[in-house]
Amino acid sequence: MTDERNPAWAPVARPRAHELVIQAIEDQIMSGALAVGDPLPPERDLAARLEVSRAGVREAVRVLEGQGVLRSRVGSGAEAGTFVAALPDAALTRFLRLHVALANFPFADVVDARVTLERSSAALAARNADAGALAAIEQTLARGAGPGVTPEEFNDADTAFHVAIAAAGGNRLVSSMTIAIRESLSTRILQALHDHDDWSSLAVRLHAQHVELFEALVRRDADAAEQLTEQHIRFADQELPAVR
Amino acid sequence: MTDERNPAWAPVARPRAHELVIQAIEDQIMSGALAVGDPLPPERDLAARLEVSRAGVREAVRVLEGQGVLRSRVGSGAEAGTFVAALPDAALTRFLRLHVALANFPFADVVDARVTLERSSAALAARNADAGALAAIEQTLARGAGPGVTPEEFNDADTAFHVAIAAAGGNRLVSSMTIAIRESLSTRILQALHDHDDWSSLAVRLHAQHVELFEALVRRDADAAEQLTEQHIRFADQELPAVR
DNA sequence: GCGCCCTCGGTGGTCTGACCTCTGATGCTA
DNA sequence: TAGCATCAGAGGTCAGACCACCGAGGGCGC
Repeated sequence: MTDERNPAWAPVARPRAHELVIQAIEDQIMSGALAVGDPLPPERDLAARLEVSRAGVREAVRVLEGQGVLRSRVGSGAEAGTFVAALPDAALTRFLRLHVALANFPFADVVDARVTLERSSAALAARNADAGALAAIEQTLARGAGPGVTPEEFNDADTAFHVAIAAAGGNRLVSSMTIAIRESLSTRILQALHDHDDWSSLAVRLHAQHVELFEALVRRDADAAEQLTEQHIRFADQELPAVR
Repeated sequence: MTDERNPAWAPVARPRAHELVIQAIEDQIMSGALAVGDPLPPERDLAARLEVSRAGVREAVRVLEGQGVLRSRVGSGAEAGTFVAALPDAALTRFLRLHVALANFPFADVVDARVTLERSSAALAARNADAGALAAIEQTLARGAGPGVTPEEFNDADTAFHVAIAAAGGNRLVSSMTIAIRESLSTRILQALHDHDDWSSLAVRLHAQHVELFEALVRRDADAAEQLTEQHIRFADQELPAVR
């Protein structure tokens, strides 16, 4: 029973100081004692209370700041200090961009995930978009058209178009993930556009698909919007193999 | 022209030391100079090269470690040091759990996102699951059945069931997101099970739905699997309002 | 010659204490 | 009363020390 290969005696992980601090902060959030907008104690106080060094506290704050959970401001008074912030979009985008770059997610998986999420976003947008959201989508359409458009402008407008649809759907989690995936691909798509033989005629075709999709949203035709979204993404994927 | 309200003169963000270090490491990853498994220079070297203090380097490493991009090991020799790791699942799960807890994502959005992703996972699993994956799913089924099952056991088995389906689909990104969302809800679901009037009969019904879904997967019936998944999730959501 | 053990060096982990910059609040002064 | 100088407290940064850990390599005994 005391066989040294007994998995019950596997080495126990020694928690590091900053992990204890993270856990302490997480516990406060999970229990509801800390909500968005609430301030944390000053780093020096927190270090003294948790009996770790200030460096340990700072490392923990940095980790949670990187996840978009906290936000620090220098200075004095009510405006200064560290607060619970909950700004997930930028953090989620960076997260996905890094892991896509590390090829940790195969490229086909990313495209399929994008199709899944953007189909859902498109259907939600067709059902829920109000006039303002539709106008915002239409504005991005104009930016990507015209004869003199550069790849940079087109790519920015394309990103903005898909992001606007995701936002119009009204589901914050789906739109955050949609935006994060689209933006994680942005620089690669731009590069692929530059490398494309005849990118300006490709831009015309992609823009036409955008217009078609937008019209489906205006008609409130969720099924068509889903199908057009999938066709559009798969078409672009096929035309820009250099993205991989 | 030098109007002080001119937005061109908005304050420029002064980058902090650890952000420069993060950027430097990210650049290496984006350019392909650093790939999974590669070691970073020792903290002291990196600090000297980037002309920041070791504390700044450590904060940057901690942030990327928290995102699952790096991994540090103490000691000496080839095994020790900081490496590019790419372990996104645990980091993504923590990320979502925190942001769901902060109510940054409305609960209905989380349920809808879960439906979207798990429908996709179920369809993929129906098409792609091999014998081993199906056997793994079936194993989790057995754990959640029986008369003497506790809420904890049922919840663990339920999580494992959904996670196994997501894994069986073969799309790593979709399955990571599916798993992260399901696990971010796990503790709340467990609490709701405890609070339910007649949880054991509810468990029987949920288990029956699991069996039905599993049979659809075995039949390779993707459409049925999608529909059963959505029905199952929405049923559970309705029966466990305390989750909110 | 072989194998064990032990020291050594380099790694991340932690802490201390100092100093900086920033900025709201305070209170003095004109 | 308006304006300005000072202050205090917050995060930002740094230098330096010491610790725990663990592979590598050398030395010793067999």
